[in-house]
Amino acid sequence: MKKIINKFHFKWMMRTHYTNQLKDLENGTYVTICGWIQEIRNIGNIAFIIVRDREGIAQVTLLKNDHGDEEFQKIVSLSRESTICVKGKINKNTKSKLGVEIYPEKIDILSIAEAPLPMGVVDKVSVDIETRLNERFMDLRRPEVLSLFKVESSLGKSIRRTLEEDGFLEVHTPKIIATATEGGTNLFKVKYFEKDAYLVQSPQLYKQIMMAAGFDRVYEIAPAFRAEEHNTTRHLNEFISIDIEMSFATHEDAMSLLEKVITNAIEFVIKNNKDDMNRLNLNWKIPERPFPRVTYSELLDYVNKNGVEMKFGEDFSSEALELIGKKYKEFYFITRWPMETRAFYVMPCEDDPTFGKAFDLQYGEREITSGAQRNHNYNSLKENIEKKGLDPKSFEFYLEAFKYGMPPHAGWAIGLERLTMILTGVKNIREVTLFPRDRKRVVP
RNA sequence: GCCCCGGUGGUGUAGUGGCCUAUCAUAUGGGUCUGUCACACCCAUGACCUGGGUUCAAAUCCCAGCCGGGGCGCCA
Repeated sequence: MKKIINKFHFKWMMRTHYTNQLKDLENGTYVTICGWIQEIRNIGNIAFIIVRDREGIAQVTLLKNDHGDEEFQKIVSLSRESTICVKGKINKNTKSKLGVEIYPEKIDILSIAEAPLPMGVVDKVSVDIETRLNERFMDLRRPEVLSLFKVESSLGKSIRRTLEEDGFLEVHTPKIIATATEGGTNLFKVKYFEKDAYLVQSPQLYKQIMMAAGFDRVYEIAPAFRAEEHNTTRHLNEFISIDIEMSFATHEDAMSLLEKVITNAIEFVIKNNKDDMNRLNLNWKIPERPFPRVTYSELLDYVNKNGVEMKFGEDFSSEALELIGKKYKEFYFITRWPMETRAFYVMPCEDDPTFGKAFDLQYGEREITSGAQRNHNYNSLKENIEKKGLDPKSFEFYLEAFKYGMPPHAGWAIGLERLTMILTGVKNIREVTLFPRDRKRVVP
Protein backbone atom coordinates (compact mmCIF):
# COMPACT_ATOMS: atom_id res chain seq x y z
CA MET A 1 0.00 0.00 0.00
CA LYS A 2 2.81 2.40 0.88
CA LYS A 3 4.66 1.92 -2.37
CA ILE A 4 5.08 5.17 -4.18
CA ILE A 5 5.44 5.03 -7.93
CA ASN A 6 6.33 8.65 -8.18
CA LYS A 7 6.55 11.63 -5.89
CA PHE A 8 2.94 12.62 -6.40
CA HIS A 9 1.47 9.32 -5.13
CA PHE A 10 -0.42 8.66 -8.33
CA LYS A 11 -0.84 4.97 -7.59
CA TRP A 12 -4.27 5.70 -6.18
CA MET A 13 -5.34 7.99 -8.93
CA MET A 14 -6.41 7.74 -12.54
CA ARG A 15 -3.17 9.08 -13.93
CA THR A 16 0.31 7.70 -13.61
CA HIS A 17 2.22 10.74 -14.82
CA TYR A 18 1.97 14.40 -15.59
CA THR A 19 2.76 15.25 -19.20
CA ASN A 20 6.08 16.87 -18.34
CA GLN A 21 7.34 13.59 -16.84
CA LEU A 22 7.05 11.60 -20.08
CA LYS A 23 10.35 12.75 -21.57
CA ASP A 24 12.32 11.00 -18.85
CA LEU A 25 10.67 7.61 -19.35
CA GLU A 26 12.03 4.71 -21.35
CA ASN A 27 10.67 3.86 -24.75
CA GLY A 28 7.72 1.51 -24.49
CA THR A 29 6.72 2.43 -20.93
CA TYR A 30 3.00 2.24 -20.25
CA VAL A 31 1.51 5.43 -18.83
CA THR A 32 -1.82 7.03 -18.23
CA ILE A 33 -2.14 10.78 -18.62
CA CYS A 34 -5.27 12.77 -17.86
CA GLY A 35 -6.20 16.22 -19.00
CA TRP A 36 -7.93 18.42 -21.51
CA ILE A 37 -7.93 18.08 -25.28
CA GLN A 38 -6.22 21.24 -26.34
CA GLU A 39 -6.28 20.51 -30.03
CA ILE A 40 -6.82 17.70 -32.50
CA ARG A 41 -4.94 17.81 -35.77
CA ASN A 42 -6.60 15.28 -38.00
CA ILE A 43 -4.62 14.51 -41.15
CA GLY A 44 -7.00 11.84 -42.42
CA ASN A 45 -5.63 8.47 -41.49
CA ILE A 46 -3.53 9.76 -38.64
CA ALA A 47 -4.48 12.27 -35.97
CA PHE A 48 -2.54 14.14 -33.32
CA ILE A 49 -4.30 14.87 -30.08
CA ILE A 50 -2.67 17.44 -27.86
CA VAL A 51 -3.53 16.77 -24.23
CA ARG A 52 -2.89 19.45 -21.63
CA ASP A 53 -2.60 19.07 -17.88
CA ARG A 54 -1.29 21.39 -15.18
CA GLU A 55 2.33 20.67 -15.97
CA GLY A 56 2.37 20.84 -19.75
CA ILE A 57 1.19 19.18 -22.95
CA ALA A 58 1.67 15.78 -24.57
CA GLN A 59 0.99 14.45 -28.04
CA VAL A 60 -1.17 11.40 -28.46
CA THR A 61 -0.76 9.93 -31.92
CA LEU A 62 -3.75 8.03 -33.21
CA LEU A 63 -3.53 5.79 -36.27
CA LYS A 64 -6.67 4.76 -38.11
CA ASN A 65 -5.08 1.42 -39.00
CA ASP A 66 -4.60 0.56 -35.32
CA HIS A 67 -8.02 1.58 -34.09
CA GLY A 68 -10.47 1.08 -36.93
CA ASP A 69 -12.66 3.58 -38.70
CA GLU A 70 -15.36 3.86 -36.10
CA GLU A 71 -13.13 4.31 -33.07
CA PHE A 72 -10.89 6.76 -34.95
CA GLN A 73 -13.87 8.83 -36.02
CA LYS A 74 -15.27 8.89 -32.51
CA ILE A 75 -12.08 10.20 -31.01
CA VAL A 76 -11.13 12.79 -33.62
CA SER A 77 -14.58 14.30 -33.45
CA LEU A 78 -14.28 15.05 -29.73
CA SER A 79 -14.62 18.73 -28.95
CA ARG A 80 -11.73 20.85 -27.76
CA GLU A 81 -11.33 21.10 -23.98
CA SER A 82 -13.09 17.81 -23.34
CA THR A 83 -11.42 15.85 -20.53
CA ILE A 84 -9.92 12.45 -21.22
CA CYS A 85 -7.51 9.90 -19.81
CA VAL A 86 -5.18 8.20 -22.24
CA LYS A 87 -3.50 4.92 -21.48
CA GLY A 88 -0.75 4.01 -23.87
CA LYS A 89 2.83 3.36 -24.72
CA ILE A 90 5.62 5.90 -24.80
CA ASN A 91 7.29 6.38 -28.18
CA LYS A 92 10.50 8.33 -28.14
CA ASN A 93 11.32 7.80 -31.82
CA THR A 94 8.84 10.43 -32.76
CA LYS A 95 8.89 13.24 -35.29
CA SER A 96 7.02 15.39 -32.81
CA LYS A 97 8.77 18.54 -31.64
CA LEU A 98 7.86 17.57 -28.10
CA GLY A 99 10.35 14.69 -28.34
CA VAL A 100 7.92 12.08 -27.08
CA GLU A 101 4.46 10.86 -27.95
CA ILE A 102 1.98 8.30 -26.75
CA TYR A 103 0.50 5.53 -28.86
CA PRO A 104 -2.85 5.10 -27.14
CA GLU A 105 -4.37 1.76 -26.26
CA LYS A 106 -7.34 3.07 -24.37
CA ILE A 107 -8.91 6.50 -24.27
CA ASP A 108 -11.46 7.23 -21.56
CA ILE A 109 -13.77 10.10 -22.34
CA LEU A 110 -14.60 11.71 -19.00
CA SER A 111 -16.44 14.85 -19.96
CA ILE A 112 -17.35 16.36 -23.31
CA ALA A 113 -16.96 20.10 -23.69
CA GLU A 114 -19.71 22.12 -25.33
CA ALA A 115 -18.83 24.10 -28.43
CA PRO A 116 -18.07 26.81 -29.14
CA LEU A 117 -16.07 27.69 -26.04
CA PRO A 118 -16.87 30.94 -24.23
CA MET A 119 -13.28 31.89 -24.97
CA GLY A 120 -10.45 30.04 -26.65
CA VAL A 121 -7.67 28.62 -24.51
CA VAL A 122 -5.06 28.62 -27.28
CA ASP A 123 -6.79 30.70 -29.97
CA LYS A 124 -4.80 33.24 -31.88
CA VAL A 125 -7.12 36.08 -30.93
CA SER A 126 -6.62 38.20 -27.84
CA VAL A 127 -9.42 38.32 -25.28
CA ASP A 128 -10.47 41.29 -23.15
CA ILE A 129 -9.62 41.06 -19.46
CA GLU A 130 -13.33 41.51 -18.80
CA THR A 131 -14.28 38.43 -20.82
CA ARG A 132 -11.40 36.53 -19.28
CA LEU A 133 -12.57 37.31 -15.76
CA ASN A 134 -16.16 36.41 -16.62
CA GLU A 135 -14.96 33.05 -17.94
CA ARG A 136 -12.15 32.81 -15.43
CA PHE A 137 -12.10 29.00 -15.15
CA MET A 138 -11.39 28.82 -18.86
CA ASP A 139 -8.88 31.67 -18.77
CA LEU A 140 -7.01 29.94 -15.95
CA ARG A 141 -6.40 26.99 -18.27
CA ARG A 142 -4.06 29.15 -20.32
CA PRO A 143 -0.48 28.21 -19.53
CA GLU A 144 0.76 31.78 -19.17
CA VAL A 145 -2.04 32.58 -16.73
CA LEU A 146 -1.32 29.44 -14.74
CA SER A 147 2.33 30.45 -14.62
CA LEU A 148 1.46 33.71 -12.89
CA PHE A 149 -0.32 31.79 -10.18
CA LYS A 150 2.49 29.29 -9.87
CA VAL A 151 4.85 32.19 -9.27
CA GLU A 152 2.43 33.69 -6.77
CA SER A 153 2.17 30.35 -5.02
CA SER A 154 5.96 30.10 -4.80
CA LEU A 155 6.27 33.63 -3.44
CA GLY A 156 3.75 32.81 -0.72
CA LYS A 157 5.38 29.48 0.01
CA SER A 158 8.84 30.98 0.37
CA ILE A 159 7.64 33.86 2.53
CA ARG A 160 5.94 31.36 4.81
CA ARG A 161 9.11 29.25 4.99
CA THR A 162 11.36 32.17 5.83
CA LEU A 163 9.02 33.26 8.58
CA GLU A 164 8.71 29.73 9.96
CA GLU A 165 12.48 29.34 9.92
CA ASP A 166 12.81 32.61 11.81
CA GLY A 167 10.53 31.36 14.57
CA PHE A 168 7.29 33.09 13.69
CA LEU A 169 4.04 31.53 14.85
CA GLU A 170 1.17 31.46 12.42
CA VAL A 171 -1.97 32.98 13.89
CA HIS A 172 -5.53 33.60 12.73
CA THR A 173 -7.24 36.74 13.93
CA PRO A 174 -10.91 37.60 13.42
CA LYS A 175 -12.11 39.00 10.13
CA ILE A 176 -15.40 40.20 11.57
CA ILE A 177 -14.98 43.04 14.01
CA ALA A 178 -17.22 45.34 16.01
CA THR A 179 -15.68 48.77 15.61
CA ALA A 180 -14.18 50.82 12.86
CA THR A 181 -10.56 49.92 13.60
CA GLU A 182 -8.01 52.52 12.64
CA GLY A 183 -10.16 55.10 10.96
CA GLY A 184 -9.30 56.28 7.47
CA THR A 185 -10.26 53.41 5.26
CA ASN A 186 -13.91 52.63 4.72
CA LEU A 187 -15.07 49.27 6.00
CA PHE A 188 -17.68 46.91 4.68
CA LYS A 189 -20.62 46.71 7.03
CA VAL A 190 -22.15 43.30 7.70
CA LYS A 191 -25.13 42.15 9.71
CA TYR A 192 -24.00 40.24 12.79
CA PHE A 193 -27.25 38.90 14.26
CA GLU A 194 -28.78 41.84 16.14
CA LYS A 195 -25.62 43.96 15.82
CA ASP A 196 -23.72 45.70 13.06
CA ALA A 197 -20.20 44.50 12.40
CA TYR A 198 -17.46 45.15 9.86
CA LEU A 199 -14.96 43.22 7.79
CA VAL A 200 -11.38 43.92 8.86
CA GLN A 201 -9.19 46.13 6.74
CA SER A 202 -6.04 44.76 8.42
CA PRO A 203 -5.09 42.50 11.35
CA GLN A 204 -2.93 45.32 12.70
CA LEU A 205 -4.51 45.79 16.11
CA TYR A 206 -4.81 42.06 16.76
CA LYS A 207 -1.25 41.25 15.87
CA GLN A 208 -0.14 43.96 18.28
CA ILE A 209 -2.32 42.42 20.96
CA MET A 210 -0.48 39.16 20.27
CA MET A 211 2.71 40.94 21.30
CA ALA A 212 1.13 41.71 24.66
CA ALA A 213 0.14 38.06 24.80
CA GLY A 214 3.81 37.15 24.60
CA PHE A 215 3.65 35.22 21.31
CA ASP A 216 6.80 37.20 20.45
CA ARG A 217 6.74 36.77 16.66
CA VAL A 218 3.58 36.10 14.69
CA TYR A 219 2.48 36.11 11.09
CA GLU A 220 -0.84 35.85 9.39
CA ILE A 221 -1.70 35.30 5.74
CA ALA A 222 -5.35 36.17 5.31
CA PRO A 223 -7.78 38.34 3.37
CA ALA A 224 -8.25 42.00 4.18
CA PHE A 225 -11.21 44.06 3.01
CA ARG A 226 -11.37 47.69 2.00
CA ALA A 227 -14.53 49.45 0.96
CA GLU A 228 -12.73 52.12 -1.02
CA GLU A 229 -14.30 53.11 -4.31
CA HIS A 230 -11.02 53.12 -6.12
CA ASN A 231 -11.17 52.14 -9.74
CA THR A 232 -7.59 51.38 -10.65
CA THR A 233 -5.44 48.56 -11.96
CA ARG A 234 -3.56 48.22 -8.67
CA HIS A 235 -6.29 48.12 -6.02
CA LEU A 236 -8.61 45.37 -4.89
CA ASN A 237 -11.42 45.47 -2.39
CA GLU A 238 -10.37 42.07 -1.10
CA PHE A 239 -6.73 41.05 -1.08
CA ILE A 240 -4.35 38.71 0.69
CA SER A 241 -2.36 40.45 3.37
CA ILE A 242 0.85 38.89 4.64
CA ASP A 243 1.24 40.43 8.07
CA ILE A 244 4.01 40.04 10.60
CA GLU A 245 4.69 41.48 14.04
CA MET A 246 7.80 40.93 16.17
CA SER A 247 8.57 41.80 19.80
CA PHE A 248 11.69 43.34 21.34
CA ALA A 249 12.44 44.69 17.91
CA THR A 250 12.81 48.02 16.14
CA HIS A 251 11.82 49.23 12.70
CA GLU A 252 15.41 48.46 11.66
CA ASP A 253 14.87 44.82 12.60
CA ALA A 254 11.60 44.78 10.70
CA MET A 255 13.30 46.16 7.60
CA SER A 256 16.10 43.59 7.80
CA LEU A 257 13.57 40.80 8.04
CA LEU A 258 11.60 42.23 5.14
CA GLU A 259 14.71 42.36 2.96
CA LYS A 260 15.43 38.77 3.78
CA VAL A 261 11.87 37.66 3.10
CA ILE A 262 11.79 39.41 -0.27
CA THR A 263 15.24 38.24 -1.33
CA ASN A 264 14.52 34.64 -0.33
CA ALA A 265 11.22 34.71 -2.18
CA ILE A 266 12.84 35.91 -5.38
CA GLU A 267 15.59 33.32 -5.05
CA PHE A 268 13.01 30.60 -4.46
CA VAL A 269 11.10 31.48 -7.62
CA ILE A 270 14.30 31.62 -9.67
CA LYS A 271 15.11 28.11 -8.47
CA ASN A 272 11.70 26.53 -8.66
CA ASN A 273 9.81 28.27 -11.43
CA LYS A 274 12.21 28.20 -14.38
CA ASP A 275 9.53 27.20 -16.89
CA ASP A 276 7.12 29.80 -15.61
CA MET A 277 9.76 32.50 -15.72
CA ASN A 278 10.57 31.59 -19.31
CA ARG A 279 6.96 31.59 -20.29
CA LEU A 280 6.42 34.96 -18.64
CA ASN A 281 9.67 36.33 -19.99
CA LEU A 282 10.98 37.17 -16.54
CA ASN A 283 14.64 37.72 -15.95
CA TRP A 284 15.03 38.19 -12.22
CA LYS A 285 18.21 38.69 -10.28
CA ILE A 286 18.57 38.19 -6.58
CA PRO A 287 18.63 41.73 -5.16
CA GLU A 288 21.55 42.84 -3.07
CA ARG A 289 21.06 43.49 0.60
CA PRO A 290 20.77 45.86 2.32
CA PHE A 291 18.31 47.80 0.17
CA PRO A 292 19.02 51.53 0.06
CA ARG A 293 17.37 53.61 2.79
CA VAL A 294 16.23 57.08 1.81
CA THR A 295 14.46 59.44 4.16
CA TYR A 296 11.15 61.10 3.39
CA SER A 297 12.80 64.50 3.71
CA GLU A 298 15.54 63.70 1.20
CA LEU A 299 12.94 62.63 -1.34
CA LEU A 300 10.77 65.64 -0.59
CA ASP A 301 13.72 67.86 -1.51
CA TYR A 302 14.47 65.79 -4.55
CA VAL A 303 10.99 66.00 -6.04
CA ASN A 304 10.68 69.70 -5.27
CA LYS A 305 14.00 70.38 -6.99
CA ASN A 306 12.92 68.39 -10.01
CA GLY A 307 9.70 70.09 -10.83
CA VAL A 308 7.06 68.30 -8.79
CA GLU A 309 5.71 70.56 -6.08
CA MET A 310 5.02 68.94 -2.74
CA LYS A 311 4.61 70.20 0.81
CA PHE A 312 5.98 68.66 3.97
CA GLY A 313 3.43 66.30 5.46
CA GLU A 314 1.94 65.23 2.14
CA ASP A 315 2.23 61.72 0.82
CA PHE A 316 4.02 61.22 -2.50
CA SER A 317 1.65 61.60 -5.45
CA SER A 318 1.76 59.26 -8.44
CA GLU A 319 3.65 61.96 -10.26
CA ALA A 320 6.23 62.29 -7.48
CA LEU A 321 6.70 58.54 -7.26
CA GLU A 322 7.20 58.35 -11.00
CA LEU A 323 10.02 60.84 -10.69
CA ILE A 324 11.57 59.01 -7.73
CA GLY A 325 11.22 55.73 -9.57
CA LYS A 326 13.51 57.06 -12.29
CA LYS A 327 16.27 57.49 -9.73
CA TYR A 328 15.62 54.38 -7.65
CA LYS A 329 14.69 51.65 -10.10
CA GLU A 330 14.72 48.64 -7.80
CA PHE A 331 14.08 48.00 -4.11
CA TYR A 332 14.56 50.80 -1.59
CA PHE A 333 13.07 51.93 1.67
CA ILE A 334 11.56 55.32 2.32
CA THR A 335 12.14 55.98 6.03
CA ARG A 336 11.48 58.60 8.69
CA TRP A 337 8.00 59.64 7.66
CA PRO A 338 6.31 62.65 9.22
CA MET A 339 3.95 61.43 11.94
CA GLU A 340 1.04 63.25 10.31
CA THR A 341 1.28 61.00 7.23
CA ARG A 342 1.12 57.84 9.32
CA ALA A 343 -1.23 55.91 11.54
CA PHE A 344 -1.50 56.61 15.26
CA TYR A 345 0.33 53.44 16.26
CA VAL A 346 3.68 54.45 14.73
CA MET A 347 6.51 55.09 17.21
CA PRO A 348 7.81 58.66 17.04
CA CYS A 349 11.56 59.12 16.59
CA GLU A 350 13.43 59.87 19.84
CA ASP A 351 15.46 62.75 18.36
CA ASP A 352 12.46 64.47 16.76
CA PRO A 353 8.87 63.36 17.41
CA THR A 354 7.74 65.16 14.25
CA PHE A 355 8.95 62.02 12.49
CA GLY A 356 8.01 58.40 13.04
CA LYS A 357 9.84 55.11 12.79
CA ALA A 358 7.84 54.13 9.76
CA PHE A 359 9.01 52.83 6.39
CA ASP A 360 7.70 51.94 2.96
CA LEU A 361 9.34 49.36 0.78
CA GLN A 362 9.28 50.53 -2.82
CA TYR A 363 10.16 48.97 -6.13
CA GLY A 364 10.77 51.79 -8.54
CA GLU A 365 7.66 53.90 -8.53
CA ARG A 366 5.50 51.28 -6.92
CA GLU A 367 4.82 50.73 -3.25
CA ILE A 368 5.03 47.17 -1.98
CA THR A 369 4.82 47.43 1.77
CA SER A 370 4.47 49.70 4.76
CA GLY A 371 5.76 48.97 8.20
CA ALA A 372 6.97 50.58 11.38
CA GLN A 373 8.12 50.21 14.88
CA ARG A 374 4.97 50.61 16.96
CA ASN A 375 4.31 52.86 19.88
CA HIS A 376 4.16 50.57 22.92
CA ASN A 377 3.65 53.33 25.48
CA TYR A 378 0.05 53.41 26.67
CA ASN A 379 -0.18 57.14 27.40
CA SER A 380 1.56 58.31 24.29
CA LEU A 381 -0.45 55.92 22.13
CA LYS A 382 -3.72 57.14 23.63
CA GLU A 383 -2.64 60.71 22.98
CA ASN A 384 -1.88 59.93 19.35
CA ILE A 385 -5.29 58.33 18.89
CA GLU A 386 -6.87 61.54 20.13
CA LYS A 387 -4.61 63.67 17.95
CA LYS A 388 -5.87 61.79 14.90
CA GLY A 389 -9.41 62.68 15.91
CA LEU A 390 -10.32 59.12 16.86
CA ASP A 391 -12.17 58.07 19.98
CA PRO A 392 -9.99 56.09 22.45
CA LYS A 393 -13.18 54.48 23.78
CA SER A 394 -13.62 52.45 20.63
CA PHE A 395 -10.03 51.26 20.98
CA GLU A 396 -10.39 50.04 24.54
CA PHE A 397 -9.97 46.35 23.68
CA TYR A 398 -6.70 47.33 22.02
CA LEU A 399 -5.41 49.86 24.54
CA GLU A 400 -6.00 47.47 27.44
CA ALA A 401 -3.23 45.29 26.05
CA PHE A 402 -0.73 48.14 26.50
CA LYS A 403 -1.39 48.58 30.22
CA TYR A 404 0.05 45.38 31.67
CA GLY A 405 3.45 44.88 30.09
CA MET A 406 3.86 45.50 26.36
CA PRO A 407 7.24 44.89 24.75
CA PRO A 408 8.62 47.22 22.07
CA HIS A 409 7.60 45.76 18.74
CA ALA A 410 7.61 46.31 15.00
CA GLY A 411 6.02 44.81 11.93
CA TRP A 412 4.88 45.14 8.35
CA ALA A 413 2.35 43.89 5.83
CA ILE A 414 2.75 42.81 2.21
CA GLY A 415 -0.11 42.57 -0.23
CA LEU A 416 0.50 39.23 -1.95
CA GLU A 417 -1.17 40.28 -5.21
CA ARG A 418 0.57 43.63 -5.19
CA LEU A 419 3.94 41.94 -4.70
CA THR A 420 3.27 39.44 -7.47
CA MET A 421 2.06 42.18 -9.78
CA ILE A 422 5.16 44.29 -9.23
CA LEU A 423 7.62 41.44 -9.59
CA THR A 424 5.99 39.92 -12.67
CA GLY A 425 5.35 43.30 -14.23
CA VAL A 426 1.70 42.64 -15.08
CA LYS A 427 -0.23 45.83 -15.70
CA ASN A 428 -3.38 44.88 -13.85
CA ILE A 429 -3.58 43.43 -10.34
CA ARG A 430 -6.60 41.40 -11.46
CA GLU A 431 -4.21 39.31 -13.57
CA VAL A 432 -2.72 37.84 -10.40
CA THR A 433 -6.00 37.48 -8.51
CA LEU A 434 -8.01 34.32 -9.20
CA PHE A 435 -11.41 35.89 -8.69
CA PRO A 436 -10.90 39.60 -8.11
CA ARG A 437 -13.22 41.73 -6.04
CA ASP A 438 -13.24 45.27 -7.33
CA ARG A 439 -15.60 48.23 -7.42
CA LYS A 440 -17.81 46.52 -10.00
CA ARG A 441 -17.20 42.82 -9.63
CA VAL A 442 -18.51 40.31 -7.09
CA VAL A 443 -18.95 37.41 -9.56
CA PRO A 444 -17.55 34.87 -10.22
C1' G B 1 -16.01 61.01 -5.85
C1' C B 2 -13.99 63.77 -10.47
C1' C B 3 -12.42 63.62 -15.74
C1' C B 4 -12.05 60.97 -20.36
C1' C B 5 -13.48 56.71 -23.44
C1' G B 6 -16.12 52.45 -25.22
C1' G B 7 -20.37 48.57 -26.28
C1' U B 8 -20.60 45.08 -33.98
C1' G B 9 -21.07 36.92 -34.90
C1' G B 10 -18.73 32.37 -29.42
C1' U B 11 -13.88 35.46 -29.30
C1' G B 12 -10.94 39.80 -31.11
C1' U B 13 -11.93 43.53 -34.73
C1' A B 14 -13.03 46.93 -39.62
C1' G B 15 -16.68 50.22 -40.61
C1' U B 16 -17.83 58.06 -38.45
C1' G B 17 -25.06 59.12 -42.61
C1' G B 18 -26.55 55.91 -48.58
C1' C B 19 -20.89 52.19 -51.31
C1' C B 20 -23.48 47.47 -45.30
C1' U B 21 -27.59 42.12 -48.21
C1' A B 22 -21.64 44.69 -42.45
C1' U B 23 -14.90 43.55 -43.23
C1' C B 24 -11.10 40.43 -41.62
C1' A B 25 -9.12 36.88 -38.31
C1' U B 26 -10.29 33.19 -35.05
C1' A B 27 -14.16 29.78 -33.71
C1' U B 28 -18.07 26.30 -34.98
C1' G B 29 -20.32 22.47 -38.63
C1' G B 30 -19.13 19.59 -43.10
C1' G B 31 -15.38 17.79 -46.61
C1' U B 32 -10.07 16.21 -48.62
C1' C B 33 -5.26 14.57 -46.79
C1' U B 34 -0.72 8.71 -42.94
C1' G B 35 3.77 12.71 -39.41
C1' U B 36 1.04 17.21 -37.88
C1' C B 37 3.13 20.55 -34.39
C1' A B 38 0.25 28.46 -35.83
C1' C B 39 -1.28 21.75 -40.18
C1' A B 40 -3.04 23.12 -45.17
C1' C B 41 -6.98 23.72 -48.64
C1' C B 42 -12.46 23.91 -50.08
C1' C B 43 -17.72 24.85 -48.58
C1' A B 44 -21.07 26.56 -44.94
C1' U B 45 -22.82 28.99 -40.10
C1' G B 46 -22.98 33.11 -37.01
C1' A B 47 -23.20 39.97 -34.94
C1' C B 48 -24.54 46.21 -34.93
C1' C B 49 -26.27 46.82 -25.87
C1' U B 50 -31.67 48.60 -24.78
C1' G B 51 -35.44 52.33 -25.50
C1' G B 52 -36.79 56.88 -27.68
C1' G B 53 -35.66 60.82 -31.29
C1' U B 54 -33.58 63.41 -35.96
C1' U B 55 -33.51 62.03 -41.31
C1' C B 56 -36.00 60.19 -47.64
C1' A B 57 -32.08 56.99 -45.31
C1' A B 58 -28.90 55.32 -38.78
C1' A B 59 -23.99 50.33 -36.83
C1' U B 60 -22.80 55.56 -37.83
C1' C B 61 -25.97 61.75 -35.41
C1' C B 62 -28.90 63.32 -30.63
C1' C B 63 -31.20 62.00 -25.69
C1' A B 64 -31.98 58.55 -21.73
C1' G B 65 -30.87 53.95 -19.57
C1' C B 66 -27.94 49.55 -18.77
C1' C B 67 -23.08 47.40 -18.91
C1' G B 68 -17.92 48.10 -19.11
C1' G B 69 -12.73 50.30 -19.66
C1' G B 70 -8.72 54.00 -18.52
C1' G B 71 -6.61 58.07 -15.59
C1' C B 72 -6.74 60.89 -11.10
C1' G B 73 -8.28 61.11 -6.08
C1' C B 74 -8.98 58.11 -1.93
C1' C B 75 -5.89 53.90 -0.21
C1' A B 76 -4.37 52.93 8.66
